[in-house]
Amino acid sequence: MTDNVDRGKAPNIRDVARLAGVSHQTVSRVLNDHPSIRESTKQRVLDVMNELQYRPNRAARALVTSRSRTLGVLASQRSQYGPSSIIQSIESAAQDAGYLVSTANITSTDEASIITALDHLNTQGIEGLVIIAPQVRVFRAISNLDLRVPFITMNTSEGNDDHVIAVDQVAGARLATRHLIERGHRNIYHLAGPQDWIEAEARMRGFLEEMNAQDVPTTAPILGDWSAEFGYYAGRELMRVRDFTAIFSSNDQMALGLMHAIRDAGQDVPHDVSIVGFDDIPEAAHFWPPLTTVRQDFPELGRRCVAQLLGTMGDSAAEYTHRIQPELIVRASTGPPSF
Amino acid sequence: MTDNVDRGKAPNIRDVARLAGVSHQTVSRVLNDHPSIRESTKQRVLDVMNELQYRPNRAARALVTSRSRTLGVLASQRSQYGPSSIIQSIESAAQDAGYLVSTANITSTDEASIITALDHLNTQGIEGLVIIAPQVRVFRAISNLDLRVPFITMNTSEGNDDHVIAVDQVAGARLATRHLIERGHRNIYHLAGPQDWIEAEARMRGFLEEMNAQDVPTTAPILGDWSAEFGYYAGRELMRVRDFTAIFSSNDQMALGLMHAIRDAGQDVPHDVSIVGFDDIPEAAHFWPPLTTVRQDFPELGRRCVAQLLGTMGDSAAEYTHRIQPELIVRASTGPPSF
DNA sequence: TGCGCGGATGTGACCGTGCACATGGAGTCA
DNA sequence: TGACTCCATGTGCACGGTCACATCCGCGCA
Repeated sequence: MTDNVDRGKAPNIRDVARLAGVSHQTVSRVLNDHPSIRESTKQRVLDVMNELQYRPNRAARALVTSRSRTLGVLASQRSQYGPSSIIQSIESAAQDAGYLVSTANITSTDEASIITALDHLNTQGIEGLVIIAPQVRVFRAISNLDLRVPFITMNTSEGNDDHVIAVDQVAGARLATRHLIERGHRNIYHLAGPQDWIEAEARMRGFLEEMNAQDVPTTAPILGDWSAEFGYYAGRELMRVRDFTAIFSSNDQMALGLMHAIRDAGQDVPHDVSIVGFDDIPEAAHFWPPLTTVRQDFPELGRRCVAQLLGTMGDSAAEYTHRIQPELIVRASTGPPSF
Repeated sequence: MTDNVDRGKAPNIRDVARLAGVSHQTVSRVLNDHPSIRESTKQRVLDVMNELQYRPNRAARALVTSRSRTLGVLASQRSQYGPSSIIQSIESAAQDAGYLVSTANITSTDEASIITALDHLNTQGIEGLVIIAPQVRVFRAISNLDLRVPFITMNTSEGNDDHVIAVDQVAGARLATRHLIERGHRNIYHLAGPQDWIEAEARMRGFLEEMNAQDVPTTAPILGDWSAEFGYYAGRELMRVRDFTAIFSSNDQMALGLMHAIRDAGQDVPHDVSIVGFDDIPEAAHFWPPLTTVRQDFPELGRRCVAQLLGTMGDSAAEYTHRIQPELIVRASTGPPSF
């Protein structure tokens, strides 16, 4: 009775042990699902835990095991739909696996900012890292910092490392491009993402590959920054020339900006210009006109990242994760060219 | 020389102490900026730390101080622009203050899901909580769980607690509504957010207050779910009646859906119907037509949340934070009614 | 000259958990 | 019946910091 006083402190493993009439080590075994614990003992301990509202102290655990059970996410532009969806699913997958997620944002793209962010994650003692950021630069920073944790990115094809991968961006870009070609377009521009994002690079490559495969002459892609704002200004420039009938944009936001600019120039989508986006953000179906785009399964992407990382870290069997195939969603922003 | 061997373990405070020729406690004092440390000693310790690439062990610190230096964020729909912007700024503000952020998402809106999420945060030993979720339900769950941490929300006006606040949603909604009335509209609908989001409730109240203040008769608001999809279907229903000339939507996504539905019905925005949104997401300027909306400073919101929380927790002077005033951004989606 | 004081530093305990090892008892088998 | 094995549990220490307290030293002052 008087034993069970609330001392204003959270109960610990020994409090539980005392009340259950066992040693603290037995309680620890119950916590860690040790096999050789008698069922009756286990139950008694669990009951006491429940009664005391006992929670294991994460810090003490991390201290003694020297494992933080924390995953790091290096993100940039994370208020955008793609990154934030991925982060969300990473977080819930990590949580299910008993891991914590710590994210760091890089604001500017210079090396210093990347180092600061990595440094922050390093301080947390992360055990794995997911990178959702301009990866080329980040890779460079990582090798300079000799970060010793396994990391992973959405890298599609840089064959030089096994820090594996997920959505087949090249295939997605080819789907989008083929769609335009099949509709009869021959003068197609590509509005790409920032060149040091590997996704952007992969989509650009997919575009060029498909154009070549179908013997359609290409023009140099325009390098954008993912924003609708950029799409708008790029579109204004393009409309001065008008030597094209279709544009494949590397994401939906830039596609939105493009359509805005095209309409401002008194032209119609898809009658005068067809537009394809990439990502299929939830708003894309309600753009005017509704946007033809390539859907990626972001949540699945996040889940696989975590699975892959935990696999690398030896927590579970590192099952080979196949590449996720994106899907073309045809809506009203694409049609045949008008000659 | 042989002393400085890399044992494959991270250096600790005693390693630093040995190399610097001081006691571990002196090293600890340097870490914590203790005043009575001789400058020369401090510098010597810092040099050794640098040489050894020493990083304090967060777990050990948390264990002994029983402070996790972790803030919790309870989020839902965090892939949306508003929530994700806020989270991002919370995270960077927290990081600056030496805090870590742990977020938990509630997927469904039932109480069990909320409890699971709070439980997860509780396990992290969070010292403060920011709530970006359907707050009415969450409040209920919190009081049931008797969570002992200070928490904060974007609550505008529930006078019953001091868990303070930031953006003046009511004022923003009044700005939007007044704009429509001033343009000559008298038959205005309001497409609201989910009723248990306090932001939604506040915007709805602002709408009603302004309508009453200007003696314009009101109709019952429509309760939505923030999505463009919902806006579209709501718009389709509304277009069957057409007893209005303007709609104030509680966020930009639903406004996008509305405009889609209005065009589908062969009508024009703003000629037949004027639309105002809320949030000013980056895409809103490129909607067709560009959307008149109410801009909120999300990053500032996140920063103030953290400042307020840390203040409550006694880390810094709890300076009274004034309410942030939103701003009306007039674009092409609003005009005078056509009779 | 002796005493007090405060600045600079050291000593040992402690936080809550997991690990290595010890212990004890029941069952097996020669 | 004694040695061995295996299961269930206990004992003590380590992890890397911080805290309370002790110590040492130089200086000012009566």
